[in-house]
Order: sequence, then structure tokens, then C-alpha cells
Amino acid sequence: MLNQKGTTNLFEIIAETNRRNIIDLLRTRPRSVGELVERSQLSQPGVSKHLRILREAGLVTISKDSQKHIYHLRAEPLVEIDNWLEPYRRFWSNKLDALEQFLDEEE
Amino acid sequence: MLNQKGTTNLFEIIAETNRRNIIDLLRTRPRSVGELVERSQLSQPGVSKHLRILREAGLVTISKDSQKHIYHLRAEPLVEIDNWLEPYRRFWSNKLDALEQFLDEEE
DNA sequence: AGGTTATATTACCATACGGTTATATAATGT
DNA sequence: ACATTATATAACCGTATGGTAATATAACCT
Repeated sequence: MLNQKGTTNLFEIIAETNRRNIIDLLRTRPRSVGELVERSQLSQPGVSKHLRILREAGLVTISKDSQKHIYHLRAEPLVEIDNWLEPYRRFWSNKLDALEQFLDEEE
Repeated sequence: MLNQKGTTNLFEIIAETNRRNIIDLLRTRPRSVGELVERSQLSQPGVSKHLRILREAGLVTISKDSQKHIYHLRAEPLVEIDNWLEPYRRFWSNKLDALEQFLDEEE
């Protein structure tokens, strides 16, 4: 999770299946920890552990409804993944016309 | 690397920094193992180990130039990452007009 | 206050991962 | 055939990861 410099790597964070599941669940709507536990294969501490990692990565935020902690998706950091992917899209995209391909290859 | 079903998870494969480096290096052009070793912080066996993983994931192919093994990028599998990312783009993209946003939210 | 509900943290464990050194394999050249 | 070059595999190791059970913390309710 942490590299030598002590910085988190977003790629590793989304590499974990259960974490992607949580992210996907929160895309529908904000949910309490309990809801996430119900919809996962994990124990409550297991879910809480992943939520902590997601929180520290800035991928979720918390609001509170009495005892319940409601987790909200904050997808913005994922733009980092999107940016990395950018130069690879032309390898599979068939939507690019010849001119666009040409311009891409000029860089 | 392998989940319960014995299938590889592409997200985990690209989570590793050295592997992303290799992929990025191969985007420029096909390269021999030796070239990749020069341009990485890894030993030759270290590079070969990652190349095996990339090969088994279908992200690289090999051609041979006498003793040299030339690795070529095959980016197509990355479309899986791109697809996962798809529904999250609207969270940071400011290119979407109001109608498009509305349609997205209808689903 | 005492009990219940909801979540977070701690302590622990088994396993997987990434790295290295040493060795095997294979093609080239003399 | 033998040495050299290039790469792959094997064996091994320390550490990080993800999971759980047990416990702590906190808010609610009567």
C-alpha cells in the first residue's frame, strides 16, 4: 500500500476486488457501513479496514446519521488512473479517424 | 495475483509500479529484455519475472531477434480498466453538457 | 445509568508478493 | 566443441496484505 516514499499508490488501492466492489456500491448512493457489510463477503471489521484505506486515499467521505456512518463516493482521484490510461486508448479505440490517429502519432 | 478462482486480475497486474514502467517503456517501441533492464531499477531476473506476468496477462507478446527476445506491447486488455472507469468519468469530467449529465443519471 | 446498536481499532495469522542470487537453457561466434 | 551473450527459471527470503476474532469507542434509547 505504501511505497518507499510513504505515499499511497492509487493503482494498488483499486486493485483490490472488495475495494472496487465498495466503490461500485457507493456509486449508486451513499451507504452506511452496515449496508456495505450486507452487500459484501466480508466481516464488519473487514469492511471498515477497506473503508479506512479508501478514506485515506480520498476516495470516500463520511457523514453521520446518528450512530450510522454514511460513506459517500468521491471519485475525483480516479482521474489519475484515467490519465495513465489516456495514451493507450488509441490501441483499442476504433472511433478514431485517420487524422486523429496521425496527430496522436506525431507526439 | 490470483484470486480464488485462479484467474488473474488485471487491476493487480497494473498496480505494480515496475510493471507500469515496463508497459510505458514498451509504448514507445518494442524492446529487448536487456533494454528494459537498463531502464529499470531491477535485476534481469526481476524484469523477466514481471515480463512473464505481463505475458500471461496478454499485455505483451514476444518476437525474437537471434538471442534477443523482443517484447511488444499489446494494450488491448487495458480496455477492461477503461470500461470499469467509464461510469466514474462524469464525476470529474467538465466536458459533459447538461443533457448528457441528465441522460447519465437516468440509468 | 445500563443496555443496545453501529463502527473503528487492535492483535494476530496465513499467505502472496516482489526482490535477489544461483542456475538452467538457448542461440551466437570462433 | 567451447566460450560468450541473452533470457528464463528455481530456490529462497523478508515484508506487506487481507482476513478474522476480540475489544474499544461512541451514539442512541428507556
